Amino acid sequence: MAGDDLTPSQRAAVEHYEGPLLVLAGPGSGKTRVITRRIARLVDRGVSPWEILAITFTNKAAREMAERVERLLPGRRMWVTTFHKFCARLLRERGEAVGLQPNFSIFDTSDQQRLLKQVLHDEDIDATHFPPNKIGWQISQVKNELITPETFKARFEERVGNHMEAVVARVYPKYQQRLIEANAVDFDDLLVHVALLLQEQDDLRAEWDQRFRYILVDEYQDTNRAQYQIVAALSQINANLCATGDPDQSIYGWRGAQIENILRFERDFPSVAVIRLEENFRSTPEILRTADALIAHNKQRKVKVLRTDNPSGPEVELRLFLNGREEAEGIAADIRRQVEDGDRRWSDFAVFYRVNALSRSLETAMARARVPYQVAAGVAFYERSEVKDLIGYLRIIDNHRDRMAFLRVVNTPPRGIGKTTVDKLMKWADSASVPLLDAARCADQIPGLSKRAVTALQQFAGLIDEFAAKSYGPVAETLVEIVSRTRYGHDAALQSEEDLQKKSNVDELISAARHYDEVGGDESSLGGFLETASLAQDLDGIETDLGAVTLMTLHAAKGLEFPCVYIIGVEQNLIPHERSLRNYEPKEIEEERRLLFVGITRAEQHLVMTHTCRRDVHGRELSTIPSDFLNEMPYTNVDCTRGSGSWSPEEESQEVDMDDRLAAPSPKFAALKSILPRLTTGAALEAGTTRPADVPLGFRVGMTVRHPRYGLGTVIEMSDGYARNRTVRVEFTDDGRQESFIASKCPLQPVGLR
DNA sequence: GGCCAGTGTCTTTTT
DNA sequence: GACACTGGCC
Repeated sequence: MAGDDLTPSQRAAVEHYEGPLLVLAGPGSGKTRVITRRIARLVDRGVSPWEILAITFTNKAAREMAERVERLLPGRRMWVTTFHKFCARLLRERGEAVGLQPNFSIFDTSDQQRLLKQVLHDEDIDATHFPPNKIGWQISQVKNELITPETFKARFEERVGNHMEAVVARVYPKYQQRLIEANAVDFDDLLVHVALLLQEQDDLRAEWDQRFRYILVDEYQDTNRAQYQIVAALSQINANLCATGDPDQSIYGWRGAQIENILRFERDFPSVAVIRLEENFRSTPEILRTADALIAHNKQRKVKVLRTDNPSGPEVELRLFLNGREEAEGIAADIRRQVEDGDRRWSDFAVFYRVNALSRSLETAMARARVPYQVAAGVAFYERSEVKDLIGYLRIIDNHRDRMAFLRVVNTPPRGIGKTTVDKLMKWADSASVPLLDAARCADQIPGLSKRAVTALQQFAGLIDEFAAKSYGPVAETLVEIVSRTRYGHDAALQSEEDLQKKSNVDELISAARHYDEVGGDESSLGGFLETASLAQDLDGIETDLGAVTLMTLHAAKGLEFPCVYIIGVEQNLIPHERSLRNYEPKEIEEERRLLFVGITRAEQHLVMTHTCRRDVHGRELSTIPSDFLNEMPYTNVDCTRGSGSWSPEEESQEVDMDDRLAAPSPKFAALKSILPRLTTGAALEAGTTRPADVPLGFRVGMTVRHPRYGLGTVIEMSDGYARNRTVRVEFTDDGRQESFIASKCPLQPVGLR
């Protein structure tokens, strides 16, 4: 089966049969290929596909790997999934041992924080002094170390810790108890419950160990303790664990990943075969030289050589711009020019940044330059409030005990169940140890509630019961039913722009459900859909051959590759991030260096890093300092601060309104910036529903504009004020109606002269 | 109970 | 700048 197109070390990895295997794979060394080929080879040798478990880090990687396996082994079903999904499956099967029903809910970060806030309140702990997000962070760290509430408490009592630990010791057990009462888990629990189950129940461990005889774990350097425990526990009887990874690409230390897992691997499985894949098939020698020089500055690493036979390409460049706006426009123009020259396609390009906040300027610039783009980030689809509301309904229907879902939808849309009522309800329900929905059902027994509140609560409970009774069909139907019985269906007439946007999100959710129903077939269920929704990742919607430029964080870029890569904001406090600089922690700086290394090594042919003289930080524009990392690698300097850059000069002269941009930022500048009409989203682009907008700098009275709903019109008035307050009044040609819009949020587009 | 406006707080990366 | 929360008002 193994062809002749493999290098000797690749071949060795593919041919490795039984026993533990560690593949240390440098960037672009054909790792995914090796994994898929090895799977095919195993099956070739008579291993049943269902005995193979392949675990990846992202849904996207899982999907791609499944596709590649499918190509090699048509029709064979095997487990290719992410850690979190895998654990969710196991818990649905066997979660009763930790007190979970199969229909448990998965709480996201905001559910987690709201729940923590309640616990803090119950415990009489001041939430301003101990903010829920910090507590949540602490609990997450502790969970990743597989420390249970009991252990933590015991440990804390042994040796008195600080205030924070004292609070965590009190809050963590209550929080955990609340989760179980709600038949729910948080993200960490998915891993922790499974790891502990395997630790405590040997028969179960043995059963699953036998079930998954061959386990392959990708991106092994990013596993945390819980994940390590899980794969190790499943590799006792059948120690056919194959881990692939690259310590130099470990970028998730901040969420508990331990590079040491690779060292521990060799200790725990002394018979391990170690194979290094060092030849790079992805990048030019120029790019590799830069990457190699950078990563060589890390002290804690296993030295690895990066070599390639690829032909030489253009020099790695570092471009300097005046500010973030010029940086973004320069890149947009640069990309547009290359595509227009016929050298490149849109999808050849990716732009990476350290923090999501930097995507805004890029989106603006891309839209203005009419460069099609897709973004992996920001307010992900499932984070939109209207989507979360509907998901909330589905959750409470599927799991009556889901406390956070109940609280989210009980008064959405408003049905006269306010804070006072909910507080009384919670108090009563908690003292009676009854789920909120059950309490609502018998609200008439709760003392102190007004007649109206009782009716409203009981009606709400009845509504949910009705939905639940009908929820066994396709998920999309359930959703449609919910939409039509709640606000989302009713105010279809005369809506604001925001409502229209919401409506389209609702429609998108319904089509996602429909898609799920179709693909899942008989196996689809409400719970399954919810799981998919809960474990969705920003990267999920990204298609690399979509015909669009891809924008994403450096973290999201892991595992991907693009012919041309831009990495923006290579500045001190950004890369390395200020938080890693605050306390002098070499470990953290090294992780930042690895992050940049990951970004650099995504590039196949051309790499451009950029930095600026001044940059908006938290709203204020400040002078910047070039990243320390820039002293550690070779590249060619390009100064783009005087129009000498790669974008056309006309681009600049068109921006009459911006002639003050060289001066200190003025209120006018801020205002113009903040009234930009809404940008095309990646999702919309992908769906083909919108074309990248020609986004103007601002509206002027007398300007002709087009509105997707009302057609052509003229701007007749603009309010004073900045930012959100600013509105535009438009008279529409069609019927003479006048409408006001929030300038920053409406889809008005200027017509005619640019 | 619901809505608005004003204020205060916090800003990394993700499942 | 964005968002959560509060307080005041209807």
